[in-house]
Amino acid sequence: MGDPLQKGYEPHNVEVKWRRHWEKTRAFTPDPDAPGEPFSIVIPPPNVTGALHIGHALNLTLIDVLCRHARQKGKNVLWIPGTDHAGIATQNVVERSLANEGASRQSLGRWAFVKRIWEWREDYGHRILEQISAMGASVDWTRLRFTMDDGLSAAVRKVFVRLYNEGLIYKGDYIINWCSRCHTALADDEVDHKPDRSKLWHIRYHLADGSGHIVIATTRPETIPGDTAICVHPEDTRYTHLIGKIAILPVLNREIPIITDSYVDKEFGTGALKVTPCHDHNDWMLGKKHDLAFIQVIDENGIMTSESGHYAGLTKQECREQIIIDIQAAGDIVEVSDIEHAIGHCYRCHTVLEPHVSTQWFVAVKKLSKAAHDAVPELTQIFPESWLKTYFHWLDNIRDWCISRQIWWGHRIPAWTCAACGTLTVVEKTPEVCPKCGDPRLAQDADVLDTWFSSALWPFSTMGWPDSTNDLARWYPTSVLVTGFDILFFWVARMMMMGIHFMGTPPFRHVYLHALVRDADGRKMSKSTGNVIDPLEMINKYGCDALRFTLTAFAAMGRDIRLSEERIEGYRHFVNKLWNAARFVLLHVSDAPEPVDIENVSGLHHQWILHRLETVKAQNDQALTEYRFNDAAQTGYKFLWNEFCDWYLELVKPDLDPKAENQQRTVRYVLWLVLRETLILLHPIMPFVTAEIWQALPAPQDAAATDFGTDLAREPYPAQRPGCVRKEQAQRMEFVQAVIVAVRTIKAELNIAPSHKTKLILISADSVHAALLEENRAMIMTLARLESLTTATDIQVPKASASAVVQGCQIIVPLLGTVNLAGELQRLEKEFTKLEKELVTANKNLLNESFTTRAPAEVVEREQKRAAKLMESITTLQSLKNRFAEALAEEQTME
RNA sequence: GGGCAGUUAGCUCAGUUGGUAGAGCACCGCCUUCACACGGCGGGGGCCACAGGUUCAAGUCCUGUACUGCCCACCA
Repeated sequence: MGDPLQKGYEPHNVEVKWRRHWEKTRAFTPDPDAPGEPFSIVIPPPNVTGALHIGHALNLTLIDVLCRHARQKGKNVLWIPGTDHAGIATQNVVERSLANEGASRQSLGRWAFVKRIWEWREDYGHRILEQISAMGASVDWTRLRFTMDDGLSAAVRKVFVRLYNEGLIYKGDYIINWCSRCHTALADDEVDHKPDRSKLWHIRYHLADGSGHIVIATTRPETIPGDTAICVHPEDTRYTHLIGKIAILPVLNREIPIITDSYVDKEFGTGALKVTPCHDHNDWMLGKKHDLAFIQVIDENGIMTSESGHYAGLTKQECREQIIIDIQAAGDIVEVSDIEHAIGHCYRCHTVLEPHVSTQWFVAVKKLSKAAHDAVPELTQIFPESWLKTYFHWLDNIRDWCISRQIWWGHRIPAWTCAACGTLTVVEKTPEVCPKCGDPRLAQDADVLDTWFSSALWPFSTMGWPDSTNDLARWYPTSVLVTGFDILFFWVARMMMMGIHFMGTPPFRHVYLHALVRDADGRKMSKSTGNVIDPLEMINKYGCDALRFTLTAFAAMGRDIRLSEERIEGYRHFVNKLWNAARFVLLHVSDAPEPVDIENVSGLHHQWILHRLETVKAQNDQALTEYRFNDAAQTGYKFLWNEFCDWYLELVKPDLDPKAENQQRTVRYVLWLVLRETLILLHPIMPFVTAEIWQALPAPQDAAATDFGTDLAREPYPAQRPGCVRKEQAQRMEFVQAVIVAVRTIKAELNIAPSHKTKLILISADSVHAALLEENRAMIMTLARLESLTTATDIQVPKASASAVVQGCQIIVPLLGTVNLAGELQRLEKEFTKLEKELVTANKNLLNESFTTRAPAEVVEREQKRAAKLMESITTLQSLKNRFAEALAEEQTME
């Protein structure tokens, strides 16, 4: 600590140093008994096998900004980190690596395979944790959790058993989405619907009584062996005469009934639908409704079963080709057309899914969804609000949740079947014998639970539930959940249901759904497209603070972020700017400055910067409490760069001249104070660079020499100083700034080098302005780079001069040598037209009687003042123009 | 088929109760000023998608249209 600032900011060493310091001092490990309003967040747990991607980077940055800000505000902050075992995803990863060794999970066996995954997790699970740390996330590492920890696993079993006993978990036959590659069932929302080009075959089914035929349209002829009915719309007059008749299945020659249901779309295909209850979700529903036969013709490996006649043993693709040939041969293919439709893919491995009938475990979420609906927005508010409808719609149309997965990595289902009497026992602890018959031959259900089952418990299982812990008492429910909208259903809604059911309270007060990070062209980032921006690479190149600032600055509510490397590079400049501003301050403030009474400080520039600081403090705080991250970043950026650096630092330079002894005390103190508080404001967004500057900055004279003085992460948010709020003084400063800018513009437009010192004459409209300009002549002299300054209310103006008008005040820059009078006149004309245009719009309102009578008095007054000022400026400009015209005329006469 | 966003400067986007259109980057000039060239100063550039409506006043509120994107859904 206490290192001086080197010439250039080098992020890497600084980041490592502070990460170590914060970890060593347990800066982010809160004490449940400590005072302060509780503030808690649970991390959206990344997959153990995953690597940090830009989405994590955004998520972690936003959460960290909130947590660090909450700490500054004196809250007792807990941020729990952790990882998710990610069942299918992790199993797939390890299976792939096994395949490289020529092995498979089957060859290893269940026990060895699971052991292998645990080993894998030992190696790679730490990688993601290290990466979370690299983002600067102020998590409490002492409370690190993993969804398959003993504690969390116990919570999973408890929840399962309780829901089972309450009748909210049941086992049943159902048509589910089957991935024949992952070899498991998937929940409805794990299905990825992607458009696919296919053929639509129109096939003739003959009637059993020989009286004719009916033509159906299908995209899946291989399921024909599983047909158990044909269905038409009851009001479809084309088919009325066929209802109740029997049709003959092509090739297999089985008899099936022709039934009716209004589900059928008369417009699609031929209006006649073949019903295959075992291999289509809708057909399943029709089969149940009309009590049809259920014939499974495709097995879980995608192979035709013995029910499919002579197609048995073929793959479903081979069967499709063969059956078409066979039907074609019989002359019953009526038509083949192209069709584009959506088919389901596995969201993990992208294999085409097969609807499949099997016995699975379900959660009766229909019974849990109402409470989750009703808790919003009274108990839990969702931001941005545009997601409300989506959330409600999903809950209101929810279907029971299939939670069993036929994989090996995950929480085993705590259900045992007795080999002797067949009794199913669902208990938390592995039973020794069957509770019914006492037989010890018990077989545990082979399935594991959907990953999202344990994730749904995350907000309370991580705090030690089912024990009643201090953490739960202090920090449940959590303050806010920050996550991407893409897992609103997978995760957020399910946490709501479980939290309410088991804790009696929804798990969060706020839900903030942030955007997706896309590439510069708005495309989703993906490895296959090759357009990913790797956060770690960005940290390496530009520093963590630059990355964090970029993500924060672009995190406007409800909008996707289009990110490109150039933006991060751009914000690195800001980090550098801050660094150099600090170096400048440290050049002059090397030890603790003597306090001055800043509420009564003299000097317009000091009053102005202190006033601005107060405004920015309030705005920054407000923005963060409203999740307007981009506004918070923007506010800090503009203040530091455009006000503190561009103006204040330049303004104090003359004061810092050793000859200006009497000014030094005030300047040093204000410089120090403003930088200090700016560092606090920026710290949540840019923790590293601010912490490093902070420790180099002298501590207050009265501060105890403890860690609290040198670690910015422990510094409270600066209190408001109402005495420093001085709007009028700030406006005066703005007037002086406008005068300076006017002079600079004249110089620039006349191609006079900025360093060339000119004379300046200021002719004020009134004595107040005159006094103001006279009082601040030093500022104007320096920043406008003048040789001399004359202020007056009336003076003989040299004819050869450039001029401008600011709020009625004439800016006269006398010119030496040859002057392009015509060019100068043109410049004034341009300005004149601009002002006139403004006056026209102002007058349009003022001359309108309905405006003056109906608009609020203050608006009318403001408009009048504006018009008056414009008039003043226009008059002045007019006289300047006249003078130039005269001079020009003289010049021409002389020639 | 339903729902939700978006359309503002060349590009990416702000614009919080309606009250004089903003930023960053890019662009054009000038500047090796002792914190910073990852810099300074100045400048150009916009019928706020389109059409109506409400209002004294609309980028902002309402209705419709056109594109763009996303989510949900059982069209075989």
